[in-house]
Amino acid sequence: MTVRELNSWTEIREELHRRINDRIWQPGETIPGEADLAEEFGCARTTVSRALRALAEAGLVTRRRKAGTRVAVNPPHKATFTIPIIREEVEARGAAYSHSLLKRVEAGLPPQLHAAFPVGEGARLLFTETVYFADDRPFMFEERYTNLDAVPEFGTIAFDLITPNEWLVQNAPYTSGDLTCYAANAGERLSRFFEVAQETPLFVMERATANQKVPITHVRMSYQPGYRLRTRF
Amino acid sequence: MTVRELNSWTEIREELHRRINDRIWQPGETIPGEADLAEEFGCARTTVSRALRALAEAGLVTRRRKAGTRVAVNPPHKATFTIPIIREEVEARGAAYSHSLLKRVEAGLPPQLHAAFPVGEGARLLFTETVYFADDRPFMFEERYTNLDAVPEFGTIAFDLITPNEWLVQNAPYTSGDLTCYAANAGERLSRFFEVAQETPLFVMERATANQKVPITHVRMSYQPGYRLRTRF
DNA sequence: GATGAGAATATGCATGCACATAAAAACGTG
DNA sequence: CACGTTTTTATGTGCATGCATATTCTCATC
Repeated sequence: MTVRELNSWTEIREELHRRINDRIWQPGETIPGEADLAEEFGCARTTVSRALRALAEAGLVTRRRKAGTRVAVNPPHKATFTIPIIREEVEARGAAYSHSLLKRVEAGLPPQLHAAFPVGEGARLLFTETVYFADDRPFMFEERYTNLDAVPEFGTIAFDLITPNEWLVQNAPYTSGDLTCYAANAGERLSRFFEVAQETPLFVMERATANQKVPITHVRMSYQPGYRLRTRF
Repeated sequence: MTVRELNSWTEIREELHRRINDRIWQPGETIPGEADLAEEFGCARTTVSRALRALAEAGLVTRRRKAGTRVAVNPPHKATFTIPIIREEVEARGAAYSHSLLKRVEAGLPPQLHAAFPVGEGARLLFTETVYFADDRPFMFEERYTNLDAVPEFGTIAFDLITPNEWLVQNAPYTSGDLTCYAANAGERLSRFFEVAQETPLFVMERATANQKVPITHVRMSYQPGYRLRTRF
């Protein structure tokens, strides 16, 4: 067998990927060490390492010092969703995008959000309610609590041209967050917005962000009936 | 100012991350070149490169040859969900896991799935219906079409000890897939399973997998009322 | 002034080497 | 045999260097 020399790390990654996929190396099995593979492929150990690291990041193999590299027992059960940017999403559907601020008031945090959005007792919060339209039909309904102690300037913005979300994205960096998806009935309020029955199921996303443990904002986004969040992997 | 020498790529990554976060480098702005940063930090260019690559993978910066590295205009609107493994999820809640195969029949593909699961006209498909229990209460309801032309052996399995999902995970590698989440009402059938009203909103995930363009399986998973899919980032 | 060839340059990739680190394996001691 | 300690070893990381490649920039030419 002619061993074509594989010297680019992507080629090596592909070859290793193939071997895993074709069950040449069984799940759970330890694969040859970096040095062995480097010798086989006729390249430097660093290059093999690069390929293995990529596979490890993709979740196809697990690596441990001394123990070696082994094929992951179950393929990567991960999926990366691109959190949709409403404006882009609406325009991608060929619809005209617009938004409207319905409410803007300093308010306390509802008790049920304390766990997801741990602001202190005396925190100043701005509550905003925004509807996003696609061709004048409601597309998404957003209820947001924003920590004015963390982003004071947020309280001074008009939100007629820019949305609360866009302002925060551009002005309030965050280091960590939390995203939850679930299904809920439209209920009394949203059923009127979307002009559907109260029992209509809606796809809801809740997102909390924080900058170095300082809570920034918590938002609940209720999407129009029939909305689907989709990703390829 | 004492410039502490940062010589581990993680430290450099953190420092760069901080500068981006603190708006020392504005979004859209080009940051100093690798060589300059290497000199500043007193390390090799490779090490800076490693840190920058990590940031680029995280979506915080975008890099182009010659053009240089610049701070991403909008922070990474990505979230990685770990696709739950039912057994683990149930056991993590301290409940007893079990499952039951309800149905197993060769069947044609419903027309509405043709787009999501492009098997040819004469493909042999096995339809399976499985309920997963947490402490004897239904936790998830699974309807699955599996391409027997791609995984013939699948047709010979009993699925009393192992679930269709687990068997496929262990025996049918895939290279690409598609995941969709949405909300749906329980409807007539599922309302009886979950012992709730037909109008109860359920969280539903649909997943299609393929191995090198060969469709493997399509599955619809309807979760128990109140289920939430959650991720940190 | 427009245009295209070529130079300049920043990032990307590969290599060889040295050392750090974690974890398994071997060993020694009670 | 049970235990803690040392050795071994595979991966992890850092560095210096050279070349590859994609763009941008410059400049000569028309």
